[in-house]
Amino acid sequence: MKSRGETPLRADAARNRERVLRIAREQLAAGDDSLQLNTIARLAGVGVGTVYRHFPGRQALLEAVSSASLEKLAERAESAATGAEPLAELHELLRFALTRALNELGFAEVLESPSAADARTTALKSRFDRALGKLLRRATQDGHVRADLRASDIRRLLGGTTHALRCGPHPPRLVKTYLSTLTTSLRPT
Amino acid sequence: MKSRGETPLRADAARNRERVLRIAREQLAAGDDSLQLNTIARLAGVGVGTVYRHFPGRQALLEAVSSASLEKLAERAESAATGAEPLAELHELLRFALTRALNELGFAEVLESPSAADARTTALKSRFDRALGKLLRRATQDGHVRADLRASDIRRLLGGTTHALRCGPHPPRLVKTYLSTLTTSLRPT
Amino acid sequence: MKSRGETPLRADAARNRERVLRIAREQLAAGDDSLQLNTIARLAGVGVGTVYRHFPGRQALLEAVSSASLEKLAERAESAATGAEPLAELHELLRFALTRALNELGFAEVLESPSAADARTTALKSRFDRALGKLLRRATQDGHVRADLRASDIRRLLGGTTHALRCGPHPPRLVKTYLSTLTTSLRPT
Amino acid sequence: MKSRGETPLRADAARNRERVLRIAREQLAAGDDSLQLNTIARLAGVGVGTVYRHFPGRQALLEAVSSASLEKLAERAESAATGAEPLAELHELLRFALTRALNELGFAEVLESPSAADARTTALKSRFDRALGKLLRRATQDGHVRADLRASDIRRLLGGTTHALRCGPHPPRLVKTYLSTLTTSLRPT
DNA sequence: CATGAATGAGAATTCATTCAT
DNA sequence: AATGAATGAATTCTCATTCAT
Repeated sequence: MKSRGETPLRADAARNRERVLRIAREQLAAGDDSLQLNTIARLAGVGVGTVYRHFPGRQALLEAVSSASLEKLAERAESAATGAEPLAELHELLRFALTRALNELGFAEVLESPSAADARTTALKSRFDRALGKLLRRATQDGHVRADLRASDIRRLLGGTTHALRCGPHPPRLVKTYLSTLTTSLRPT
Repeated sequence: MKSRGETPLRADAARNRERVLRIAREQLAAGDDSLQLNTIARLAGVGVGTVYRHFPGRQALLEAVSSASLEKLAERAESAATGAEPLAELHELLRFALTRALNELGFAEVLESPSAADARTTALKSRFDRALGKLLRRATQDGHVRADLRASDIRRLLGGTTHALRCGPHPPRLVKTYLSTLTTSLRPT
Repeated sequence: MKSRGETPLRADAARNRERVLRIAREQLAAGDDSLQLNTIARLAGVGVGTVYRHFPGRQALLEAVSSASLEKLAERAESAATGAEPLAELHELLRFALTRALNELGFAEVLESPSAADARTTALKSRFDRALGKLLRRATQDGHVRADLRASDIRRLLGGTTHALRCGPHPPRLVKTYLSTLTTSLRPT
Repeated sequence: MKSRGETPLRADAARNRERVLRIAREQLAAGDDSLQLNTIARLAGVGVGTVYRHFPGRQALLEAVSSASLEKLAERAESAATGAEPLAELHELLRFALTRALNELGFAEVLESPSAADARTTALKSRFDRALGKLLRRATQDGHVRADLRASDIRRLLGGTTHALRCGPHPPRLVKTYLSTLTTSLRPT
């Protein structure tokens, strides 16, 4: 039994894993965030057991589906953290995150959750939080952002805005408006 | 068939209705927002059918439970709409609504929803929206609030803030902070 | 809601209950003691939910199926307890119990179990134990039975004998032999 | 294909076999007699396939785990068969067997079963049966034991006693008592 | 020989809603 | 009006066994 961080999957296992992920993404794209493992297994043409082997539950699958976006977001945050204009960077980061959260059902859930099923998710969120925290501090020192908000608060407030948009019609104009309220909401009082 | 505006209930029917509502409130207070009609019927000591007669589904029951708070909120909004200082009135109204939404599971759901199962709920929300709309206009004219927000947006943003608070720990300090971001978020850009 | 010990069932409910019990008995008679509620529901032509309403689990169903025999056994024990010849009564009681346990799959399980799912089962076992205890004391005083055995031990030893017979072929002759060893086993040393 | 009586195992195969057996024993010692081959494989750090290669099923594994005890028991029986006092030897043999059966989950199952998955088990049981049969005959001739019991019956009755003890609490005193009933049960009527 | 991914039937249980009583 | 029995699809998860690598 070889021990290493990332176990390389056997070719067929990797193929199945991808199939499941693809179907899961399709389900989410179709507006169904229940992610029933049985249904997904059937649609993916694999046994239920296979799905359970790769993803021990809905949450794990959700995190796997969102991991690419989460990583992308973390990268964005890291690059933003060192940008010349903290406030502008922060706004752009929020815009990016909100867009993703709106277009990828389930992403907000992962982002706002205080816990995670998979250690990799926790790690990615930490990366994001660290970078965002740095960005926040810089923006705060510039007097642009209130000082009592932590990275986790931003994640939660993002989730809140996503929720507000999702619970009714959300034409582009409204998305823009709510995003604007979100950025405004961070100003010092 | 008698003609009536508000259906007068037979004494025993009214008693049953109240029992069901009381139990539903208890369940919500206990942190269970699933509002399973079977369970509620059992706890209330009535048949499921009786619950269904009074409330044709979870949503209807939820709205009935929240109606008192919703009415209270509408009244507050109406009184706020004519207050001397629109902005202060608005803030106080938001504080009140958020507090209720946090303490009464299900209230935010009713408040933010674009639809309703019961006509009375729709009516109450309209009352609220009309009053809040008036207040918003006044605050906007004072230059305190951005002009592109309608009453329904405020309800949705309130729901968003509630969601953000509920998805993690929310000690009083955080509630205060998030409320503050909510009020700030309405400022013109 | 009327309160009483034995709720009388609605006619159709009673019919369903009986159907389920009949099928359960058939399954047991066919040598299947798994008593899968799904299967039983299907065979009985009722919904699974109906089975669960009447019997909240395998154990409850098993006890319901065995209750008639258990009651009969308790009655026998009560009558035996006052018989003229304690030892003969005891032997006959054991013979009766063993016969039942062999012919009714599941009965031994209920009889030997230290716990019960249904209060009625507990009550019946208590009745049996009291009567058997009395009989044991009388037989002990006559010097026919060792003094360190309680009624629950007899139930367990009966279960043991049943087990020994069931785990291999058990033609009538062997049943008789093992029953004989059981009665012999109670003698003082 | 090499011809062989006892298959000599390759060193690593032997090591794997031992690992699996060790884990299986641990599981049983921990009170889990389900012996799920997947679980055992994982705990042993080998693939399921490896477990299946060595032991084609739960029963085979169980027998392998119990084989040492079974052999020990056969030896005891053989030595007992030639002892000076058949009855005393028999009692001691029963005491030994019962103790093992109680302390080693699964041993009673192997002992009482009329069939076996592995030929070695069958052989060991035959050895035991032959020796015990001899002992029984001697004890019978002495008038201490009833004549209608065969070795297989003793195995079954032992299993019964084990079952009776296992289905409830079994403090040492009770073990002693039930063992006493077992030995008593063999007396001629 | 060893591996462990895959299988997929199957088991247990729940719950929203209907409708006969 | 009230009752609560019945429904049964739906959901979650397990595990013995096979077989491709």
